[in-house]
Amino acid sequence: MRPTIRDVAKKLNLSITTVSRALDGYDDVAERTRKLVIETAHEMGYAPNRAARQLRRQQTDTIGYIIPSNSAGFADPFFSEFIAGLGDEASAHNYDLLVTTAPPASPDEKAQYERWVQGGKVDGLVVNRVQLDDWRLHYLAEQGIPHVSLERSLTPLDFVGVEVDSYNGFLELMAYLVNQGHSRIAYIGGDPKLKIENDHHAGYQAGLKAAHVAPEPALVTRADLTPEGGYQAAEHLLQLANPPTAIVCVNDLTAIGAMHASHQYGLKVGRDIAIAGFDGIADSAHTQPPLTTLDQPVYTIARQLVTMLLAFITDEPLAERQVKIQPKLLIRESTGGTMPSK
Amino acid sequence: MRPTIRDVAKKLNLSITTVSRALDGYDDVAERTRKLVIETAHEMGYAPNRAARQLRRQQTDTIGYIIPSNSAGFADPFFSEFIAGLGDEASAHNYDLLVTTAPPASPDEKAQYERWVQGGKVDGLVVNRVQLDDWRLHYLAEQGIPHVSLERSLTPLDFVGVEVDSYNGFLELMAYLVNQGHSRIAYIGGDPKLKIENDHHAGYQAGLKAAHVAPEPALVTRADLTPEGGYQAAEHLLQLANPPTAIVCVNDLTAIGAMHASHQYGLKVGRDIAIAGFDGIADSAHTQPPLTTLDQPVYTIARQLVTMLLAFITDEPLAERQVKIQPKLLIRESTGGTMPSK
DNA sequence: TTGTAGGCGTTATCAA
DNA sequence: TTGATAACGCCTACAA
Repeated sequence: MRPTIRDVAKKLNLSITTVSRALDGYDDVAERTRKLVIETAHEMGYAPNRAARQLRRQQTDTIGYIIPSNSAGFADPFFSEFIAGLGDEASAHNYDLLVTTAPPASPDEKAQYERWVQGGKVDGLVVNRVQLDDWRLHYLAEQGIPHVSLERSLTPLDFVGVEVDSYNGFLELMAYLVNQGHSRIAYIGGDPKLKIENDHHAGYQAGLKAAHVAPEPALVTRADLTPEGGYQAAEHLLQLANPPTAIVCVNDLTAIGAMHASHQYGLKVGRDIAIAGFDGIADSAHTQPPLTTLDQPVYTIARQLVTMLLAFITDEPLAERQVKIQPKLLIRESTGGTMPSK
Repeated sequence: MRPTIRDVAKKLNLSITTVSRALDGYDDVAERTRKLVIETAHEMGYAPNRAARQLRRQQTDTIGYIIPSNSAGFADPFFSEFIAGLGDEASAHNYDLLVTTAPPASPDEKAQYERWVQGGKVDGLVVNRVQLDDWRLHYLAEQGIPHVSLERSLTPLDFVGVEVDSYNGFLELMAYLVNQGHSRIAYIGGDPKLKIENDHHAGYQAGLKAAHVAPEPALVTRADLTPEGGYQAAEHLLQLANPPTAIVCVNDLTAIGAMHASHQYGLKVGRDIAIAGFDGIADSAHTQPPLTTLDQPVYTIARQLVTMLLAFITDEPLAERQVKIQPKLLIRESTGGTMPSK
């Protein structure tokens, strides 16, 4: 059995109060006593029981994140980087990170959120892959539980979090492609309910408009944010009577699949066809050819989100309730880019 | 304020005992009463306070996993798949998954483990990226806290978990390469303290031996399991006076970097040089050319681990304390493979 | 500077 | 079938 504060107190012939205060760094404890307490506690391998502390203080020192996983074997490097960022920043503040997975907008997802929120398992939550009208944001606001999100929903809730300006990112990407001489530019998007899909798509459309290119519905298609999805969508595009000369993709994984399909069709990516993605995952620098992409600093964003969430939780003033980040266009060879690929 | 069990009891003019038992499904509660209780509780949005329950029951219904992250912006798809598996299986059993990150064998890692273990924050832990002599396994065994691991350490502790037979996997891979006519086969490994590095390296060596090829120290090099590391290590190999005709890599990310380097050196992967990896990450099917790899079912392994851990925690009999899994050799074009790439 | 005691919300024992 | 009550381990007013 692990020692309790009572055991430590007994051993030192002190009251549990003194032990508790000594360990928590209160200043009304004799320095000599404190030293002794800390040393003994460590010796005995004592650490305060988290459940008891939580119950007493009515807070968990834990934040939660539910991964929106659509499939079983899903594996997007975006998430490992995101989680690493959340975990690092949380533990820097002595907070823990609770994680689970649930398919977006499923009953299971709802049950998970309720379990944590109503059971008081977490002090706050991080949300991403926001949908245009996202029940989670409504629910969390309604429950009055602190939360931050990456991307906002359309509904005018009080939004606290980080936004990536992917609209302007895509605009920039499109301008670059047009400048490279492309006019038949296709788009492989994701689930139309997703906020990012909307932003990316809108940026794509705006890019066409800015270049006075008439949008062509046949060049707009959808996939599921995976390489497989990208592969199939690209296959479809390449089979068109009048195929595109460039494809922009909603994310890097999709682009990787699209590159693969292009190779299968005998096209040399970067010469016969231009392909670009979004995310800036580590792999994108090492694909063949290296992938032009809009890089977003996922790790930094995750840390930023936690910082904001913790300020929220502890009621500290928040410098900015909404942070907007510009993605960075990394031009590489997949669009015939002339800049160094590294 | 969230309602407590007391609020529910008061509303129904019942004792908290009855409410508690009704909700927990005890059979000594009148059916009519139970219905009423469940309904009312749901209506009021009541859910048992987790901290209180944990304190009382002396268990947390939570398992922990500390990601061995070596660098800040690390992002290995292995981990998102692994975490998804852990999370899915855990939540299928109504358990939660606590996650954080810490650099392997760092003081910080130690602090994290202690915080959870001694603070009673988790009922058990999942460990991976095991080192040959891993302090974590010693510590957890010593503390008597349930844990399972992917890969075992050399020290003869009572091991419960999953092992991937990567030794034989590499043996098979080597035989295949030799059969393809290769004799100058290089190896890009990882940290020599890692168990997987040892297994993979041993399999490589054994493969050479089986083919009666004298090992050449210059063809063995190390990296850090990232594409960047693989890139540099491969560069080094390709600059040798007598470069290899094939490179086997400790994992897929390394192989992706090695492919990139080969391209940069004007080599066509799959024709001028063969490259193979290990892991079977989703991307590997979509690299250019698609990557030959030893596929391990990460998601399934993760679920399996949780199943074992929970049996351990609840003291249920464990069918097998040690599960051995064979990786599957996926032959693709990066080794000039003749099998279909999909 | 230190000690006493109450209660956080549950579950579990025992009695009714 | 239901109810009163005692912990679980900790923190914190308040008293000494």
